[in-house]
Amino acid sequence: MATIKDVARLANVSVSTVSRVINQSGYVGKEFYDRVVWAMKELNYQPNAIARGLVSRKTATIGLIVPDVANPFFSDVARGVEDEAIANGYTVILCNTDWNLQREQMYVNLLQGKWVEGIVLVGSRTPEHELVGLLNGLPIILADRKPTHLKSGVWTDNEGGAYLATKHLIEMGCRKIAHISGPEDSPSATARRAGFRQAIEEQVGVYGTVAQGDFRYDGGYEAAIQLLSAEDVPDGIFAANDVMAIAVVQAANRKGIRIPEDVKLVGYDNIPMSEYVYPSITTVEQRGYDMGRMASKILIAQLDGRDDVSLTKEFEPTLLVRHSTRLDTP
Amino acid sequence: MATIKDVARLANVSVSTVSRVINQSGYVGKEFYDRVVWAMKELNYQPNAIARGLVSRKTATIGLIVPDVANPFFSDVARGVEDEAIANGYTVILCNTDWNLQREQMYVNLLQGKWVEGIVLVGSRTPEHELVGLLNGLPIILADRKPTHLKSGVWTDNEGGAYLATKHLIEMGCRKIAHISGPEDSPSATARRAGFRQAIEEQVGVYGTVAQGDFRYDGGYEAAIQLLSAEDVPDGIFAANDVMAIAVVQAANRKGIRIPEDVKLVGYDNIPMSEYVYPSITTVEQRGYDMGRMASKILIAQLDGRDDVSLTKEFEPTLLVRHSTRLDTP
DNA sequence: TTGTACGCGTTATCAC
DNA sequence: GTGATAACGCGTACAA
Repeated sequence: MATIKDVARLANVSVSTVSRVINQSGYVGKEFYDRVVWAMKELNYQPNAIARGLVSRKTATIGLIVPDVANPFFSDVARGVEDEAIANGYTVILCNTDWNLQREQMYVNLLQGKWVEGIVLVGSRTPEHELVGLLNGLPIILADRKPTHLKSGVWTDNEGGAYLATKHLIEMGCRKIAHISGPEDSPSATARRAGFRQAIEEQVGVYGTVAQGDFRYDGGYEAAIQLLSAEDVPDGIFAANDVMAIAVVQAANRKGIRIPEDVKLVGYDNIPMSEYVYPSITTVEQRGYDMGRMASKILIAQLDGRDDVSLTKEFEPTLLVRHSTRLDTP
Repeated sequence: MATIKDVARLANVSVSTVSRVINQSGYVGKEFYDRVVWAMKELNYQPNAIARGLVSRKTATIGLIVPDVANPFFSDVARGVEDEAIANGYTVILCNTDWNLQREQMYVNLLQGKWVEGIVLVGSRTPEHELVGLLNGLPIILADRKPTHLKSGVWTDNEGGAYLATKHLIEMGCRKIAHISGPEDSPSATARRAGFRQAIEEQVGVYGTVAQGDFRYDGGYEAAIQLLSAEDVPDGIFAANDVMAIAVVQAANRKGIRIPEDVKLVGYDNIPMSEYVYPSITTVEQRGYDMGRMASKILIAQLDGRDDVSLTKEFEPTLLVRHSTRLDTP
């Protein structure tokens, strides 16, 4: 690859002149300017962002840490993050943790070494104070998790969303409701559990149980099979995300249990698939793309030293009623 | 952030000594070694990958260009690419082109400036010779597209897969078959069209038409509505990918047309959703994760100067027969 | 075994 | 207006 020196040599000027035309800084005569532009074209010159970063101490790069991009919710978030980033001249490094704490921390360190200017951390489970310790002051924004110490984050009201979902099951007549939860230590899973419990406790005559899931298809499937094999089969299930809700549908099919006739089902996230499965799944909408986009926007505003953007944004959850909780037209 | 100098100063040694312990190169006395390690801990030192890259001319970063990570097929590919990359100490920059040629080229240039060591280009539509022109010799591997000039690539036999799909429709009794295609200039779309045509032409008494789609839900939906609104409704539809096939299912629902009774349907990709929609969609399997993983592997082998890996890999397409083409148990 | 000096590609600060 | 030069943080010959 051609360097600034090559361009200077070919254009018969000094590197500083070339630098000036590249960055539109300082004055440069028309004649020289043209020569330089010509030489850059000729050599197919691309300024080296590495060297540039070394001196400016800016890399125009942010890190994106997600549990798993192959999960539709997170791929939506990722898309949002990248769209907003590139629109602002930033580039995104993608990292998958598989919900693994160690990998999360490993990536935080690795990204620091790469001099990313900030990190969008999605669905994290690491305690915040530990994060702060790792961070060395590197800007970070939590997505899909409400920050307690950290100053910036975007999230939906998970407790409220779960409350909505559970309440809906109760209204549809369910009395023995099971919640297939996310990982024990996941903040969003915890909030959804809390919302579930609150709705249950508010209502006399309704019983709730919590089954451990892990936000993944297999874990959800296993939990569902257990629930549906018990002697006391629930009449309503609230899965902590749509991926597990879809697993519930498959498990029900397998066990010959009908949804919504025998068991009603609510999911969480509103991934596209939730609408197209059979029966379509009642779910709590979480706008992944918008969350990602907003996270990116807030982070970049911080990096650029702008303070015209609020550091936090709570998204309102919305219940989308579909056929997994309705008896009419499937 | 602490630099190597800070560490050297604190440990009371020279920077080269620190460098040596970091890179395990050259000899360094036990005493000094311990002092350096201690100082690094103390300062929470992270070697600066930027500076390091500048001198070594290596960034341990690869670029990943996909049409859209939010598309389940590509998010699978992306996941595969990242998994293999990180396992080899590489990091991935994610770029979404939205199937836009200009953005594809813009990203190729941008990534070059960032000194990525290579690029995984997925589902590209740019003519290969143009790519070569942009590349300046930067290693690249095509995924989901068979290279003609470029030397490395992973792909599935799209023509064969489309042939399989169409043949299956014919065998199931379809005589008026429509193909909802991908973008005109997409190599994989073109190959699938060719496979479709071949199967049609081989069989007397079978008529085929091609409707223009764009690999996206909306485009597929529109094409499907048109097909299903014509006076001469086809009895079989082969959609060039599953996302559009799912759109066909929705369009059919909307028009009150039954699948598979009135129209049989085959998709392409085998994204998870294709199995869970109703009816489940017969599709041609394309192993996105494995393709991504393999692409990453081949690229990195090149970068590391290893030649123990073949530069190309063709994946065999497999037909998965499900309920969108079968009349028995839905 | 350790330290010095140079270079990687760029930008910024000076002289000219 | 333009050009030389010192940083930026690190690796690596080479000298000590």
